[in-house]
Amino acid sequence: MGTTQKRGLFAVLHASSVMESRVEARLADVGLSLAKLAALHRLAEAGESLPLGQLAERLSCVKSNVTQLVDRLEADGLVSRTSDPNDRRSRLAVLTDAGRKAYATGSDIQSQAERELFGVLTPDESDALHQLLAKLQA
Amino acid sequence: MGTTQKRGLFAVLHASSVMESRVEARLADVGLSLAKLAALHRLAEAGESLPLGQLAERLSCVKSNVTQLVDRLEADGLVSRTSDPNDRRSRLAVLTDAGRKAYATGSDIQSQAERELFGVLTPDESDALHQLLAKLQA
DNA sequence: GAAGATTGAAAAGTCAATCTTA
DNA sequence: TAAGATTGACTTTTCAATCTTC
Repeated sequence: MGTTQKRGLFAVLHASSVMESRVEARLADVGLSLAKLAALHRLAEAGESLPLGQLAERLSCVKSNVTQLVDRLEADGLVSRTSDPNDRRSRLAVLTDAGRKAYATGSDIQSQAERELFGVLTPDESDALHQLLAKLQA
Repeated sequence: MGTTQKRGLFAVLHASSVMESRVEARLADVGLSLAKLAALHRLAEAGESLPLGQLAERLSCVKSNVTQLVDRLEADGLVSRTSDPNDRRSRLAVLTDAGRKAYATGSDIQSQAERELFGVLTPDESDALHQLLAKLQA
């Protein structure tokens, strides 16, 4: 009985935070975070560039969040901002070469971490978990 | 198939964030957050006061975090800082009357939200969920 | 005026460095 | 020197207000 026994809401919140921390720690080794990796993922998926508003929508977050996230990615040299020829109000976030490389690396790290984390579950257990989580958000 | 289907890590992270947002929204109606409520909970549990370092340990977070959290709670009038008679290096966070009231209110809101969230699961499903989450953190 | 982006302020968290007391 | 707390810098997120362009 050495481990902390959590119930209800905190069981979910705590488990989630533990798993997130593990992945973040591995990503930090290459200067990435889940937030940065998600942005790189959306850009790669969209064919290397997106208007910031579109990026915000696909990341399910607010526009001001993306402004600052892209600031940090730009400082890291993984993304650059260019103007949209079609609409002068709009700014495009575009992947750099370093950004493409970082995305490949980060993506591998994430998959690897995910396999390690979920490897302890049988396929049936994994299915059951997803079913239960889906039910909780109904 | 209208809902976004998530797998692996993101299923857990997303479910957790959805549940957290729901509780945070209810707590915000009375000027609380989960972080603030957790601190009030630890203080009430400990008999109304704790050194900041102890509070940090019981909240599983870093001391500088508690310094700032107590700053905000103090600004809200829910906690006040007093000096520790035993050790002049130490500062005690102590619940105010308003703090005790806020804890009671917040605690009710949290229990209520938790019942709503987990009410969709049968006792067996709830047990299964906890078992699976425990396994993921092994 | 509405849409796109940015800025400023705040909450929540981390780390590294610092200051006071033991 | 160690321990307790704070401060400053940074990440991530949100909201409200602003600025430019449509």
